[in-house]
Amino acid sequence: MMFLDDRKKLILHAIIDDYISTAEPIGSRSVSKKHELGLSSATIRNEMSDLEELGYLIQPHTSAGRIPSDKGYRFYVDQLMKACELTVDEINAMKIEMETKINELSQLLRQASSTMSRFTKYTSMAATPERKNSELKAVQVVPIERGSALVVVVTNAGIIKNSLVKLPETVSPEFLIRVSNIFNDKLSGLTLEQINIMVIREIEILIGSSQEILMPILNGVTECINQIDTSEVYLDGTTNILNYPEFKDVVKAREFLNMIDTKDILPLLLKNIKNAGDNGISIQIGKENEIEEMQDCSVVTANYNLGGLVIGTIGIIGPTRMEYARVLAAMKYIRRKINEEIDRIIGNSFKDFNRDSKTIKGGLTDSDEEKGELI
Amino acid sequence: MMFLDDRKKLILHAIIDDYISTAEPIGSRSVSKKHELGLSSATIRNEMSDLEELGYLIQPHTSAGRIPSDKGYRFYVDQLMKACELTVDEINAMKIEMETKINELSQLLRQASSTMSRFTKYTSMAATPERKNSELKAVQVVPIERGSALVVVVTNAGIIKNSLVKLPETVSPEFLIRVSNIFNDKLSGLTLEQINIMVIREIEILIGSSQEILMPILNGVTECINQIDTSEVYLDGTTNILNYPEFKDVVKAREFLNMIDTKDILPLLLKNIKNAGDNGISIQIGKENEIEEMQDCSVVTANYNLGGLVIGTIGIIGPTRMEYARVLAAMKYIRRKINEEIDRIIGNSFKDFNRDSKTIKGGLTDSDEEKGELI
DNA sequence: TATTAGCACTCAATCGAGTAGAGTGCTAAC
DNA sequence: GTTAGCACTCTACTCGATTGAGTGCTAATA
Repeated sequence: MMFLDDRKKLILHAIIDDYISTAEPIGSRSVSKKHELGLSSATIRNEMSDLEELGYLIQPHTSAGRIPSDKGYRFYVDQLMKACELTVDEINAMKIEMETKINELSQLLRQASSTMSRFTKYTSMAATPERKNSELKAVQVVPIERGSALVVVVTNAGIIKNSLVKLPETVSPEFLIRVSNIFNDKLSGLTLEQINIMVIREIEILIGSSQEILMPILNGVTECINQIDTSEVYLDGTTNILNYPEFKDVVKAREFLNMIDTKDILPLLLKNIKNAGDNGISIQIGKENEIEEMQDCSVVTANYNLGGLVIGTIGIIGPTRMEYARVLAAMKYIRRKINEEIDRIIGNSFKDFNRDSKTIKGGLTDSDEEKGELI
Repeated sequence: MMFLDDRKKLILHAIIDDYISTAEPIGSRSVSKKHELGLSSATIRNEMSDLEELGYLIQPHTSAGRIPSDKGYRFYVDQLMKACELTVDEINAMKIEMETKINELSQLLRQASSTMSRFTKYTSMAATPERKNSELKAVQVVPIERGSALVVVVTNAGIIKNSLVKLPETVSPEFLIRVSNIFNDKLSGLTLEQINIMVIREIEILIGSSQEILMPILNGVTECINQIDTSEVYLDGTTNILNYPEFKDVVKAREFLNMIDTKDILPLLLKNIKNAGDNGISIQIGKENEIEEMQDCSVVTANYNLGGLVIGTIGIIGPTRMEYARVLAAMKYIRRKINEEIDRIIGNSFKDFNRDSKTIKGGLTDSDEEKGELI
């Protein structure tokens, strides 16, 4: 018997809902009482016994109620749960948070992460993906004072980095501007790998072979790119998990926090995300996650892209007993908001700065788009 | 009897040392056993009773040993504890961490904070002070692409910020360079307050009254300065406290972490620091701290200045039962290292980039300086 | 007079038996 | 197929007894 009949679904649904809100094993009696199914506890008991046999429920010990298994949650997420509607107040709160002045991609991700964690009360993370193929959009050398200059690099993904370099004191600001233009001309449009000895030689000739100017600046550029390509990870709401009974034991809490704190694991996690659904959001429940330390948790992530390129990921981590519907609703909203903001910041494909940009965005594969009315 | 005789000091010292390492109330018998004082437990009992009456010790309940009071720790820190010598390995580890390429003040503070927390196993924080009097050292407007430019601001304290602004598409890069120079000339040397309507009018006239160029750039400058003046706070090792028995209760741990997480409290804390000692380091023990939520903790902080201006603070927070000697030793080293790096980064008072710069720094008031041999 | 040995007393922490209660599985009746 | 009833299981909680570390006091000692 592969499929569950309607009654089993109903009962499973009830149990998971209850367990998500109470964190206590659910017994047959409480199901028959709280949800008007017109069934006695004994009947439900039989059904629950079946559900356990089928792997959707687990009994912590013989004389306890039952709790959902990973498989149970998966079924719940895929088939049972009904979409959570955010209230107007909730949406407004998020909207305001998300629209505080943001003018760089990393700020945007950080803000999104923060909003998510505050809203869901779980731990959130955000990361710019580690990619060695950032393309330079602009390179500028800005004189600061005699003997030092600032190298500023902007990529096609809207990330801005700078690096202070020392130069010989003899270099004049005017000369620096010429140098800056040469660098900008020669490097913009290239990726880091494409900056090879040929390009450098070319610049060297144009500048006039003054090594002690060329090298510091080139180092500055390289450092900026390294900063960009080294995936930045933001965390927020790490301590939220202390509010959940699954972490009431300090040892468990410490394990979780330590794991989260070794930030190495997060890019890995975000990279590990399987095929996001058609709405760009992916859910991993318990052992579905390959990372062992995370197998007591669930992870919901969303990717953001610009022109087919994934330029960021945001995710939330919580106990497997997670309010999936709510998290999903929030994630969808935030994802949409982020896309909007990315357009605004980077403004690559100059859509007009209007509310109803969706009429223009026709080509997008975003399945949510049809829903319309974006607040 | 205001002063403690030598024997009382000895006993108090022993008790605090033991308590710092065990976190268990210390009994008379264990003192007489572990430390060869040639005294019976009964004698020690009498002395401990005296020390309690004098306020240096506290008895959690009648049939327990005693633990140090805030006053006890204070006496310990001021008079009893002997300076902790860091091992060569320890110093090397910190040295390597601190010398990873750093080229901006905020990076430096973050790195220092991280090193401190990893070394001491307590929670560390670092902050750039909130000051409305940052002085602009350079302002530059850098063209990025048609329709957008980057405003870069550098302050006298070596902080660099940038802000992306939108400009009319009609503005040419060449014109922007002219504009940039005008801004730089007119604004550098000023503090934010000094940028008044007069200065703006002056710039406006020089540019040629094109409002739609002036305003975005001015907004960009303002935003950069706001970013600078809004004290940035870095935290590190927050979860370290979970390793200490005083936080074995999740509720306590949560309280602490939540308090720490509302970052508003940290600048307040760092501002609250009383007169730092002659070595620039301050210790606040328990209730000595005015902030109520912190009165179960001790806080050790150090300030860094550049030319008399405090440009940063770094601190560590831990239980009152803190390894003061060790923390102090580490803090001294890091403080010295930071001063060194600040010189290197900002290079205002161009000391040569040499190891033995101390011979040049003669004028410094740093009382540690005499110790010499900086690794 | 300062120190120490001895002893009664205190109190948190630990242990264990007993109990309560939530929940199941099974059986028999409907 | 559903339900009522009942015996059984197992955790969590309670509560008294016990343990043991530590104190304070007193009397003996150097």
